[in-house]
Order: sequence, then C-alpha cells, then structure tokens
Amino acid sequence: MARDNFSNDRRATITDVAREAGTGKTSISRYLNGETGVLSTELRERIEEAIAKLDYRPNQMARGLKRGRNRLVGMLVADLTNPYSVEVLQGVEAACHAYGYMPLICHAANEVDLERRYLQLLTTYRVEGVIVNALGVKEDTLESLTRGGVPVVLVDRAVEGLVTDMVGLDNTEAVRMAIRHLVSQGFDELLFVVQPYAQVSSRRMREAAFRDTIGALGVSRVSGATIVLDLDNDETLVEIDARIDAAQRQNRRIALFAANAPVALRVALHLKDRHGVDWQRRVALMSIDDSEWAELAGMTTVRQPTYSIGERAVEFLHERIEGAVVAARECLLPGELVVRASTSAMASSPTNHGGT
Amino acid sequence: MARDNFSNDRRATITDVAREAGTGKTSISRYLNGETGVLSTELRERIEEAIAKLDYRPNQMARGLKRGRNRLVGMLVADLTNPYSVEVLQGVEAACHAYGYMPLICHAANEVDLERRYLQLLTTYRVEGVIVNALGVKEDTLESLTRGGVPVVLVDRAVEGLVTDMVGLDNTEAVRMAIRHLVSQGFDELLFVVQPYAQVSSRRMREAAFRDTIGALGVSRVSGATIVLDLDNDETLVEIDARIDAAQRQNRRIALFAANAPVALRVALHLKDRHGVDWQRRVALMSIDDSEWAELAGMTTVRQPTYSIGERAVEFLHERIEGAVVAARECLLPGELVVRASTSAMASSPTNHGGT
DNA sequence: CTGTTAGCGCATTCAG
DNA sequence: CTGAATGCGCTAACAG
Repeated sequence: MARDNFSNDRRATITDVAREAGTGKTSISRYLNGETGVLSTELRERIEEAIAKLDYRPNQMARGLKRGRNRLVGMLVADLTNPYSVEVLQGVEAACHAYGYMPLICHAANEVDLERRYLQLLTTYRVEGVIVNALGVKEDTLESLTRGGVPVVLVDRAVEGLVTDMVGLDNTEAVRMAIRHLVSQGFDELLFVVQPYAQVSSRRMREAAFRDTIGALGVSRVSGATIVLDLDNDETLVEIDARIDAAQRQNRRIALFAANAPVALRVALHLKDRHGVDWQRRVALMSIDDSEWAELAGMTTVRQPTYSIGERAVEFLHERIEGAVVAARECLLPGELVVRASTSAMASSPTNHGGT
Repeated sequence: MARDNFSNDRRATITDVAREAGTGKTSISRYLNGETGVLSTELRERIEEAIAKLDYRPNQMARGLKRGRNRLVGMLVADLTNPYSVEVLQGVEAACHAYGYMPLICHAANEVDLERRYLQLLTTYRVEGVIVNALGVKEDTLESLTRGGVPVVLVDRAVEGLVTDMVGLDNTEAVRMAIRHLVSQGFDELLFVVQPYAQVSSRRMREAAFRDTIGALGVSRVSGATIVLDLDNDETLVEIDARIDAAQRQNRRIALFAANAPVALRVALHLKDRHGVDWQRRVALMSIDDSEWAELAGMTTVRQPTYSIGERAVEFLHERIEGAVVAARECLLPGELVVRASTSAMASSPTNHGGT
C-alpha cells in the first residue's frame, strides 16, 4: 500500500484538476491543448503538479464528443493470418502515430459478416476515416460511410462501383517482372495459380497481366495457363500435377507462379507431399508475396512494398480528413523481385539444356 | 446521385430521430437499449422507420460518456509478426464479440516505448480492461491501470511484481512432453535454444523446465544444454554448430529444441545455409509454436492452445469488469505435441542404431 | 492572461 | 406507456 492517492478508483476529471490547481477548467484545457505561452509560468506549474498528483488523463471520448473529432481511424483487415496484412498494418500504424491518429484495428478473419459488422461498429465509434482491406464488403456498405462524410481508402483491392482512393501493388508490372525473370531463366511453360478471382480486383489484375504478358511474348516462345485454386477445396491440385507431368514428358521447363502467399504455401505443401523434401529440384515455384518461409524454402518471390502501402493509405486518408476534395486517386507501388534458388536456370529441369 | 438523403454529411443524432419520429429522445433511447415492451408497437414502428430513413447510428462515445462504460477493451500485442500473437488475437476477438466488447488492438512492434505509449492511449480512451502480451512494460505502468480500477490480464508472460490474472501455456508440461518425445525417439543429446530469457517469464519457465526435466532423467541417459540466441545478433549460431559437430563425432544423436517459432525459424535458416536443403537429414529440430511453415518443413512442434488462451483471457477480464473481486488467477493450458518427420527415430542419426 | 457559460449526443431520474 | 430536464468530461466562445 504505497502511495494510495485518494484516487479511489474513479479517474480524475478536468474539474478535479482545476480544483486541485485552484483554477478553472479552461486553463487546464488550454494547458492540455498546448496553448502554451498563454498561461503564466506560475499557473502552468501548478497545473502540472495537479495533473501529476492526480495522475490525470484527459478523456478522449468527451474530448471527441465536443470537438467532433476523436482522432480514431478504422483499419479493417480481411485476414491477419496473411503476413501481407500484418506488414501493411505496420505501415499504417507508423503513419497513424506520425499524424496523431489512433488506429482501430478490426480483424474480419475472412468472414464477410464480420466485415459488415465491424464497419458498422466503426461508424458507431465515429471514426474519422477508414482503411479497408476487405474480402467481400459491397459497394453499398462502404457508400454508407462515404455518404456520411467518412473518407475511405482501399488497400490492395478495389470495390466494384465505389470511387475512392486506393493503394496497392502495381500488379501488372509485378507480374510482368516475374514472367520476364522466369523466361530469362529458361522456363518455357508457366502455370499461374490463383484463388477464385472474380470478386477480388487484385487477383483479377494479376491474372489478366499474366495472360497479357504471355500473349505479348508470343505463344511460340512460352506457353502459359491459369489454374484456379480454392484453398478450401484443393482438388485442382491434381490438375497441377497433370500439367507438370505432361510438361516434363515433353521436356519442357515448367514453373509454377503463385498469385499470393497462401496459394504458394498450399502448393508447396502439396508438392512436398508428392515429391518429398526434394520437391524443389523437381518443380520450380515462385510467388507474389515474400513470406517468412520463402527464404527457408529458397523460393523466388516478388516482395510487395507493404509498408509503403500502409503509409500511403494513411496519407490519403489524412488529406481527406483534413478536408481535401480531389478526385479519387490510385496509387500503385512497384514490387521488388527477390531471386532465390527455386528459379535458378539449373533447377527443376528434367534434362539440362543450356547453361555454361 | 441516387437517394440523396438530406443527410448532409453530418450524421443523424438521437434528437433528429426523435423529431423525425415525432416523439422525445427518451423513447428513442429506450428503443436502442432494447427496453422493448415498454413502447407501444405503434411508436416502435415509427421509430424504426425514422432510424432507417436517417441511417442513424447511436454515438458510442456519447453513450460511453454518459454510462461510464464504453465496451472497449484494449489488447496490447508485442509482435503481430509472431503467428502466436495473431492466433491468440483471434480467440480474443471471438470472445469479445460474444461478450459485446470491442477490442482495441495495439501493436507495439517489439518497441518498449510504443508499449508504454499505447497503454497510456488506452487509458485515455477509457477502456474497461486490458489484455497485455508485452515485451517490456514494467510493473509500474500496469499498476497505474489497475490502481485506476482497470482490470489487466496478462497473456503468455507474467510481469514481475504485478499480481493479476494470467493465462498462457503450461510451459513446464509442454517442455516435459517434448523432451519425453525426443528421448523416446532415441535422441540422447538435447540443445535448448532460447532468446535472452531473463526478462520474459515464459522463456524463463521453459528454460527451467528443460533443465529440470533433463536433470530428472539422469545425466547418464541424456545430456542437455541451453543456448541463448539473440535474434539480432546470431553469433551464437556458431556455438550451435560446434555442439552439433561434437555430438556427431561422438556418435551421439543430437536434437535442437527451439523455445519458440522465431528461434526455430532463425535456426532452420542457418542450418539450411550450412547443410543445404537436406539439413533435416543432418540435424533434428523441433520447437514450441506450430507455425505455418512447420508443416512444410516437416518439423515436430508443440502447438499452443492459442485460441483458448485468447478466449480465456477475455473471460477473466469480463468477470473483473463485471465486478468480480477474487484473488489473481493463473490459467495454464496444455500444449499439444505435433509429431512430424524431423524427429522420427530414423532421422538425423549419423549412424543408424536401433529401429526395426 | 484567466474564469464563466453553454452545449457535444446520449441515458437517466422524475413527473405526467 | 411517454416526455422534459439534468449532467457525463470536455472545448469553445465570451466576457472579465
């Protein structure tokens, strides 16, 4: 029972501090809001003492109620299990601190219902803006926010019918870069593996970029195909196997290209099951998203500028919160190719053609 | 410009709804608080209409200000990059929803300063309780909360000098289980690899359990040693190498036992660097924490009951928020051994002794 | 430079 | 069953 500050449970309020300091609430408020220089040093000292003595902390709720702004911004994350999201989050957090916002993180755990619920909750807490990286929120749910004057910025994926700021990877260029790498390493058959992409714009873009790039290369040089893989039902994995076998029978060098980390992991697990620990010598795998195990597996990837994406999202949000009225912007940041052993010219070739 | 609800930016307040429904604010408030049966069906309908028309959402801030409780609970996470934390988080979130709380997630990103800052911020937002999984918060920072009447429950690690509810893995039993497994598989030299553990109670417990268990086994049968690995400065990795080499020269079967996932990953990366993709055939590795790549690497682990830990933490918190005044509790949940190839009797034995 | 006053949006007495 | 009044903790005019 050391310093038992009469602080009997209830936290001190501004009134308590005023009384303790022998002054009015206004002065306390002024002090809190850094209206320094407007207070006599003598008063300021008394205030500081009182605050310390009572361990006073201004109540943000009351503050927000009065001012109309509570410095809260919502961050809706589809899946924290995905390292991509966590990394973006870190950028968001850092930027939030820099601007003085408190990020309210909502994790929808891939549940569309939860997404909607969280969005409502955020409304209810009167967040000043929302960063959304969601799976299935519809245009109308979000529209209700924007109509209410709450800016929204989308991360990674666009939402059909909604015009707002959006920031994410330059998917087209990322895919192009990856394919160029694969081709330069001598692969002549590419299999793009992606989750059902109709609903998710980033997946759609990646798939389109894949087809376009392959097309531009000319079928004669490189052939490509897209495989849709549903993580909850991986029967399409057998199709992948078939493709691999066929390619290798024809002495073609095939490489799998996973559209993101979850897909890459699923595919890797399967390949390991089928080919044993040495699977990497049998088939080349690369992916978008540079997850922690990529290094362990020696897998080539395109690393997303996740941190910057998060930062940028907050910047956009901040501008709009501050009242900027500009047309919806789109910020596409470049990815970075991380070359590892999985796609080296030597690897996974049934017969070694080429190489000095 | 479809349905442009006069809702000119500003969100509707309870007063607006009252006016729209042609009644007083009290009735609206009653409706919102589910004081059903106290309102004539006719009035209720009018209210529902008005709410829908204005797209009204009660302001939680104002609500909390008045009631003195805002249903916010803080969750301080040391490192979201660690899958352990994310999993615990999921349990926390689920339980929060069940009890009607809104979890305010704070990610300290392993920065002690941030931890303290976030804790203050949470105070400021008048959270009703806090779940803490932190790296370096001191007893006094937390004490300031509890003294303010805000319950705190610790996850995974205890904080010196602070008596509160705590929930985590039953470290002692988990380590014992792991060692039993290793020994049953014929390993006779165990190397426990752990991050600096003086400050972190769970690491300390694991290390102690390791030594105790080995001791109880009798030095004649199995020998063990602890290696401290600092992730930011892995020069101790050479010591690990030396131990491995020595053991193998003496024809002893050595196994590495990582105290958690980050350590396991660092060690695995190193072993792969040193021994190539086949490293698993050279040295056995197991760990506490069943991360996503464990399956890919075929590594034996002890899976923590992360989800339950999160749930349990919220339960404790809820009870205290509801006013329970009981002595500090400690809830140690059992881990689950997940056996994979890395510790099979065959693996990583320099000379195969034993096995049918 | 400093104190007084009036709400922010809502829940709660307390009277109809 | 319903509504008018009061105040939660704080800021923002307004006066001294």
